[in-house]
Amino acid sequence: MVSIKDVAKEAGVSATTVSAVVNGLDCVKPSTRERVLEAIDRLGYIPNVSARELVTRKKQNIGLITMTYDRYESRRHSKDGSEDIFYTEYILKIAECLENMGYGLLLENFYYESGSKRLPKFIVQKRVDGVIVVGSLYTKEFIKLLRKYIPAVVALGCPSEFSDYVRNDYTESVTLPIRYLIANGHRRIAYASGDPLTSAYHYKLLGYQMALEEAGIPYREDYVFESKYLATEGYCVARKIMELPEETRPTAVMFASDIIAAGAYQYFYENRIRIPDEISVVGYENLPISCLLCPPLTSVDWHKDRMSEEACNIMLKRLEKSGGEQLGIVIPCNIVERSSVRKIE
Amino acid sequence: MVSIKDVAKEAGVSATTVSAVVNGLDCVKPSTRERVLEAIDRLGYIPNVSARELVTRKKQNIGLITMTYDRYESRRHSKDGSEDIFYTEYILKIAECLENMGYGLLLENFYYESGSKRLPKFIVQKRVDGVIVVGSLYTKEFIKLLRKYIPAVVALGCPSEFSDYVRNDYTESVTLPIRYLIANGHRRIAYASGDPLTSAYHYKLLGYQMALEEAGIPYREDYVFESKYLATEGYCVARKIMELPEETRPTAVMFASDIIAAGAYQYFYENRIRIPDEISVVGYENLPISCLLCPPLTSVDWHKDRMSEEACNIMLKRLEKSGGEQLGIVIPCNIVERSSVRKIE
DNA sequence: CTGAAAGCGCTTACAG
DNA sequence: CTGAAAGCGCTTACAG
Repeated sequence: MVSIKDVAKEAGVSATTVSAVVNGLDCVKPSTRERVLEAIDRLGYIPNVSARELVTRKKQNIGLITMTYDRYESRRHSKDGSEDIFYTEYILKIAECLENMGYGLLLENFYYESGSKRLPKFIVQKRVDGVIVVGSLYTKEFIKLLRKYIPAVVALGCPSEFSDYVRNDYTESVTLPIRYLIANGHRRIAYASGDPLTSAYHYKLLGYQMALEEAGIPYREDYVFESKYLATEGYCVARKIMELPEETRPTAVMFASDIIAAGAYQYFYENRIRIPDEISVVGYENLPISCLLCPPLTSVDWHKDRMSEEACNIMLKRLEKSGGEQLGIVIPCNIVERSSVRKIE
Repeated sequence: MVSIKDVAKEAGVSATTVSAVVNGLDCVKPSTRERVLEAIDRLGYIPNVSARELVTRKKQNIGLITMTYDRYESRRHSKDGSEDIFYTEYILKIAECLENMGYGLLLENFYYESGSKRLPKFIVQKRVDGVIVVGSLYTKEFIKLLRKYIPAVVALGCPSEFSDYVRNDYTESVTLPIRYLIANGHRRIAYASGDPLTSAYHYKLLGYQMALEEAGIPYREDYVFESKYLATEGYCVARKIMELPEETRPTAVMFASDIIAAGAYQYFYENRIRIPDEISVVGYENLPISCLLCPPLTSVDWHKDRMSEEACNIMLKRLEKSGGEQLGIVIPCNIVERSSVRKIE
């Protein structure tokens, strides 16, 4: 193992000087800098990160916390395709951005029990300089708890009073597709609302209501269906909708996630109900599956790629300057039109 | 920041003793151990990992390398749902296992250029004790290169001469579903082979050929379709198959990945060709999407969960004992029957 | 522009 | 069973 001292000796300078050139300080005379660089190259010197971390107290690592519904049930959910699919779009992009910024990514799946003081291991052990929390399952108290231990936390995908955040406008993200359906002539529009335990639930429901109100369409409770973020629940919602009497049956449904919509597709398929001829459907999140469904599903795109990037940017800013005002950014959504909505004349 | 010295003082012992109890050495008298534990608790002492790493040279972190086709095109592919979906099933499971074993997970997406000496950053910087390489895009030379820098590498999902590995039997994984189709009365069976650049390609093709041979069905080259692991390519394969004259047209197709099959579903849907009535299809990998397709896709399950676990187990063993013989395990595949295959009487 | 020295917080022989 | 001491490989005032 070649150390800074070996390089110093080889270059005929002190460790202090080697350290200065390694860290790019500009107080080094070009000629000696050159000598040091050559010595580094000759010896194949690579700084020991642990030693550096020990003195600087920076880790050059960011933690990513993916939250899960339930510590033991997480796998069950993923079998249904929901969590895995949901997180993966963030994970790889964040890894990529962080790497470009010179940071590593530590991953931890975490189950938060309300009131518990338990924390992700990499935080307790101070292995990370900051942490990104992704998803919408976390609570205010959890974020608060986190911030007691680590100042740099950014919430990704959800509003967060107590930390920096990157999110979209949940309300608008539902108003948009409902308006779109209305513009396509639909007036009886059902809404599969997602999981009420999720912090986005109310914002999204509000978006549904607002869009209807704008258009002078009365809100009907029997058009709103609660459902977890599972395909199987979408299947049930579809059945309930089709069981409504034909004259009041919705002509379109908006699902609070593509994964729920996928379950509805199953029901429609089994019962030979053609989309969009007999019923129009709009999804949400623009998951990778949305373009694989038949017919391809029109969906609301969150721009998770961009959200991931912005989360990394904000993290970087926060790392440079802790304290100061809350940083946050709202990424606008938009509709990706595919083939699941019919225009009613 | 409370250090080991503070604890030592508080407990009236030396740092050596504190270190011993923290590390669970059994050379400490129970009564002093008790005193130390109390002091730790009172002070809220948490060992500094950097300091420990500096002296032990262990990081308690494992690196996960996800390989990508092309450094700049990775995102393009993921838009088609392939890479993201493929890796995510491993990632979260590995994170979970590693955590239970007391290790953290560092993630890096990596593009290997043949002949290049570039390595993932966390390896160069020695931030990890070992590394798991996932996917089937890596090459022998890459693994060899890796092992020069780090002894503990396990290849996950692919045969690997130069490292420990966890994989399935590629050949059998295709023989199995082809036999299944034959048992269901099919004799004209097409095969969408996946990407020839992939190291699994030949093994899988062999499996196809073997199953046919067993059944005395002649191998026909025009029933084999090369395709990248992309939905769009599956779409084309489906078209080509349906363009064959009806009397020699395959009654079933096996796709080398569910993602390719999903593209074929699109074509069949658009052309109102019912699965499995007019054509039977079998997928591969049992991706989360397979049960969301209409009709649900019969697929070959790799047991990625179990593979992930075994990869972590092997890593642990290797960390305990470097050198010695190669460790490897082959996980058997099985078919998950859903509704995409018709029985021909 | 450069270097000697102290110190970050641990672990590890070694002596007792 | 316990402790004093050295050392892991850096960075950081500070002095010159």
